[in-house]
Amino acid sequence: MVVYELSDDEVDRLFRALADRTRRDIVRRTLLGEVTVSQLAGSYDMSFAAVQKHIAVLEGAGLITKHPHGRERRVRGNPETIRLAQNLLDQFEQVWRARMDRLDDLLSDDQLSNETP
Amino acid sequence: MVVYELSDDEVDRLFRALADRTRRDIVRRTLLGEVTVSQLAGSYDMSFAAVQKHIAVLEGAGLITKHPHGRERRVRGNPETIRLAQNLLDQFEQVWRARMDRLDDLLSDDQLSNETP
DNA sequence: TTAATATACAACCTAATGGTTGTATATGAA
DNA sequence: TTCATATACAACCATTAGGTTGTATATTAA
Repeated sequence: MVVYELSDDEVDRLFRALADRTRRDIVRRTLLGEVTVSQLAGSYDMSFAAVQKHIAVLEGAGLITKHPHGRERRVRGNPETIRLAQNLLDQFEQVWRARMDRLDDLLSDDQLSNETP
Repeated sequence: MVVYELSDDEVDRLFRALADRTRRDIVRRTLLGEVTVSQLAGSYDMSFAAVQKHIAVLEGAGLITKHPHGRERRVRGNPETIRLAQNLLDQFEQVWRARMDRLDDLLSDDQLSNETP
């Protein structure tokens, strides 16, 4: 499976998009099923335009897509991009795990040198 | 294993902290092994104070900790918090997967109603 | 055709972010 | 003790983010 290499800018946008509770909620709702912009706007205690901006940020990060249906736009969550974010975090974990492995190796070496003086 | 419930503010801070390439690099380096504030500051093309601020943001998000050693502060990455972020993304994935499961169930029901007319 | 609805988008405001420089303080080395 | 190093932190500045209101444009319903 080929996984896209995200640029620093894209990664910035991805995590930035997730760093807002309203946007995280929109992602959850749109992963659960398609909703229109109006339905989303009606769910939050802020103006229609404010919700529109959040939707634009999420779209820019690739976390959602909009699909025209007559005069309305249906918003759909994109699980692929969530996966990309998970991969990024996995890479951090691997860095740490690699370090732990090196420490384990050092310990084994010590044991060896004790066993063969 | 008990996993801490993060507040919305904490989640905001966590993803916000990850939404900057310099900070992500600091996290990587400090997961690889302890480094001092000076060492970090020397690695980026910006002022000491700017790097200090990035370190403060990461500390506020729980992604790193500082440990005094004489006059220097050693910075250490915190894999626990990476794990918390992973859990959050997993929750998004589960929302989507739950939806897929429901769709599968619907399909099965259709098949059944075809089989028993 | 006219009215209502769904969306888009510009202009504006305030607060937060990411950077700067300058100054203060603690610790270690000579 | 004196000097150099490591860190902290305040004050400032430009840009971005998150909100607002107001206006324009499609599309559907009457």
